[in-house]
Amino acid sequence: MRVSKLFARTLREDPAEAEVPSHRLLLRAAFIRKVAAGIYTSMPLGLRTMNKIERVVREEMDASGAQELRMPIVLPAEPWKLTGRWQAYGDQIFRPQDRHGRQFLLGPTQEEVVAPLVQQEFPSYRDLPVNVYQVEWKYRDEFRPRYGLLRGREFLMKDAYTFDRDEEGMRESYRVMYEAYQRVFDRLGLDYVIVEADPGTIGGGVNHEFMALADVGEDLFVRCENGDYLADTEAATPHAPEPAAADDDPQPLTEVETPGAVTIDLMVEQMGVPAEATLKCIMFDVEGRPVAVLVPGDREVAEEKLARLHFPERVRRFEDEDFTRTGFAKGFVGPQGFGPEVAIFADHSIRGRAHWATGANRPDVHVTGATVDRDFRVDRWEDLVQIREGDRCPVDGGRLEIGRSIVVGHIYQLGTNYSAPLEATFQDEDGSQKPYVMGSYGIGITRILAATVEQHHDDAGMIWPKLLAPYEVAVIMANADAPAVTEEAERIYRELGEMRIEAVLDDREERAGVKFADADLVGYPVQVVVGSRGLEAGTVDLKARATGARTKAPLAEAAQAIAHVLSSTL
RNA sequence: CGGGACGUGGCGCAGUUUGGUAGCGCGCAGCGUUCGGGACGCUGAGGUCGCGGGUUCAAGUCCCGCCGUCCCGACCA
Repeated sequence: MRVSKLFARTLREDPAEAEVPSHRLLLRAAFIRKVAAGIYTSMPLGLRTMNKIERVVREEMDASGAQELRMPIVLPAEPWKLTGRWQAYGDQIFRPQDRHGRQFLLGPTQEEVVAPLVQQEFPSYRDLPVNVYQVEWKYRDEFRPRYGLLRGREFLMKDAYTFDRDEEGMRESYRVMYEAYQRVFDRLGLDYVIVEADPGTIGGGVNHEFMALADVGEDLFVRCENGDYLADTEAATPHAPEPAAADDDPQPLTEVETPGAVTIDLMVEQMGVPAEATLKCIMFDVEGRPVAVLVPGDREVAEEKLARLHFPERVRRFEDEDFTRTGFAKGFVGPQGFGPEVAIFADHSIRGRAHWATGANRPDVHVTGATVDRDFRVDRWEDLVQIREGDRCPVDGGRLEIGRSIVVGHIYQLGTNYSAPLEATFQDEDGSQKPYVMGSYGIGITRILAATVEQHHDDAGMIWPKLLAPYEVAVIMANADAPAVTEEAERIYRELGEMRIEAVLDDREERAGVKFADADLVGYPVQVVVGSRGLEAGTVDLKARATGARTKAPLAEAAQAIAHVLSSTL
């Protein structure tokens, strides 16, 4: 490709809308252009790189036995109502209507399409297992699209689905995909970790996230200092403390006047107890039923964990009108005397202390000495706190540290969560109809594009690994007006083409500095400078973008030297 | 959706406080000089100042409404 013809105008200045490096550089280098918030055009350079990411993903999917197909994007609503996601996704899905007013949605993933499809084609246990995938635009009307390609409303995703006869088969399919994912991310050159994760609105059990490490990452994960535990902060479970015995130091339940003490901080101030000795009792509404969650006062409730326990029912925190309607004393709620209409969930850490300071269920009054079983009951003990830096590792008690990352892959063991409500069943050996045992596997292609830039850039621009670079080599005419320069640069460019090395020829009537700056910005792995200065000495100059290493090569053997430098770069 | 900010040639911005002929840099076009790390001179094209209403002799500037974009929070590949 001749740069003079390339449909790409680089920007000299940073676009005002871009904050993070990947967004800024992808815009400046003309890889993408914005159409609307979170929606982008893939420009020729960006599309080439995206295609290369897809190629790696397809190769590993095909090698693991998955078969590519393509499902529609515009989907009828009915199956989504059966699985509960029509409601569960809420405002997150785009919901177009056809001319008759029928409800459709733009696919955020496609379990609801693929399960009935497999049932139609592969109705027998003899047909299983089967693994199908596609690479397709996905649509989620994010509350806040952000950071360019890192969180768009339209994004390219590889989604795969496995169908097995039983749990054991699903676990095997899952293992195969897990390993395929490792190969994909290894080949793409990403620095990543694999963590246990929260399943979110897809629902299901065991699942893992593949997280590319990045300072701008929106996803937090925890890692044990001893290296034996990794988890998404949304799913991480801290080590539970040893239960404390109330008998050792009996305390009566005592009421204390605490006017206006509606927060933990004010309780601490007025009652003289440390925050970790206060019991936070947070009220939630689960489709009309009240649920109380107990955590120590110095901890926060992990609402996503609570939501997961109730999926697909919707969980929301009490609002003012809920308090008014139900009569609970906002700011002074305690679990004592709750009737059976309130489900009481407690975090495991509540066992670590015998007596608690908490609300008395009357305005301006708290209690001390509240004791589990004696003064209040707990219906379910669960992991319900948000993890934080310094918590103990559930495996060996080591210190947990928090890191930032971008989720680029997520795999799920869905079981029958989708096939059962969709009545997607196969006939088993004994003649009975059973729901498929499913797995679901996503890779964010556009997000990988951005995550790779986050991990591979410097002040001058992007630094592409050669596997993903839009072109591997930039041949730069340093003085475009010298006929000898033009002639030699054209020759080298032609020879590279014959050697099947992807190159651009910067034949623009620009000063050399502009071409160097653009080559650095776009991030071609190897730059070749052909100029009159070198021609006098019979050489061209090579520069490896990643290391900055410069070498000279004899003019006659330039193409071979380029191939050599290229082969030694990542 | 809640909180904050911003919408002025393709891009980055000033002008809005105090209403009075729409400006600057980059980019773009032409000519000339220059030419191995984002050159310089001259000339020029390009703007319904986000949209709609209102106030006023007069609105980019003041008032009301709407739309869009970005940033901070709750969701996700």
